[in-house]
Amino acid sequence: MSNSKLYKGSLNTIILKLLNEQGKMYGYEITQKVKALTKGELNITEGALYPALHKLEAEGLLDVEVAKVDNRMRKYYKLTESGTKETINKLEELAEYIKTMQALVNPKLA
Amino acid sequence: MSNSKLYKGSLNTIILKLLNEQGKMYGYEITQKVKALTKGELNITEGALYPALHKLEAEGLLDVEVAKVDNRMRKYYKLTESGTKETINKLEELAEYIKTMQALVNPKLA
DNA sequence: TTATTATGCATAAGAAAATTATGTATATAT
DNA sequence: ATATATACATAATTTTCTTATGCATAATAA
Repeated sequence: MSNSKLYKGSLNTIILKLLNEQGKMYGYEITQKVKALTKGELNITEGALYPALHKLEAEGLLDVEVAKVDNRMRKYYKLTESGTKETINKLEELAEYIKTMQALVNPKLA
Repeated sequence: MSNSKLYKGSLNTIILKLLNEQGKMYGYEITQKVKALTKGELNITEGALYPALHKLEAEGLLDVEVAKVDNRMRKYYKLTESGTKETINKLEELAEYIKTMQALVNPKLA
C-alpha cells in the first residue's frame, strides 16, 4: 500500500469516499483511480482491496452488480443507504484524526 | 485507542514526536500527555504502549533509564541519535499521508 | 508467434499492530 | 476497608495488511 504504516485503517474510508463520489466502481477501477489521484504514492493491493469490499458488502454498506465487459467479469459496487451514512462518519473521523494528530505534532498551532 | 481505526499505525509517530519535544518521558506520562493534548479524544492503552516502547528500544531508537520516585518504578525513555532521525522521517510521512488523503477525499483542493 | 503486460476476479498464509484481559505493586483518597 | 491513581508487564485474540498464489481473457511487444 505504501512504505508508511499510517495508511493502515484508511482503506475503508478511501473506498467509501470514492464510491460516494463516482456512483459505482469495480475493484480494479478503484486501484487505478487511487493510483492516479495520488500520483502513484498509494497503490491498493488486491489482497487488501477484495476482502475489504466483501466485508463492506457483508455489513450492508455496499451493493454489488455483476457485469460482463469485453468478455471479462466486472463487479460494480455502489453505496447502500447505510453506506452513505457511514461515508459521512468516516470522513468526519478522518477530519478529526487529522486535527488530533496536528495537535500532537504541532501543539503550538492547535 | 479511539473509536476510529485511523489511528492504527500512528502510535510510533506519536511516541517519537513527544520524546523529541519533551526530552525524556516514562510510559504512564506519555498516556497522560496524549490524553491531555487531545482533550481526551485519544487514549493510548498500556497493551499497545509498552510493547511499542520495547520494540523502539530494541531497534535502537530509544534509550532507557530506570528511576525510582516515591518508591515506584519509572522507566524514562529518550531518543537516540537514530531515533531523532527516525522522528524526522515519521513526521514527513505524516505530512505526506495527510496530503495524500486530502487529495483522495477532497480532490478539488488537491 | 510467443511471451509479457494489462485487465479482472479471488483466497490463503503469514506478519504487524492493535484490543482486551490479566497480573503485580505502591500511594492516596473516600 | 475499598476504590482510584500511579507504574510497570505480558498473553490471547482480533483486525488489517502484505506477500504469494491461482484462474481467466485481451492486448501488446519481442
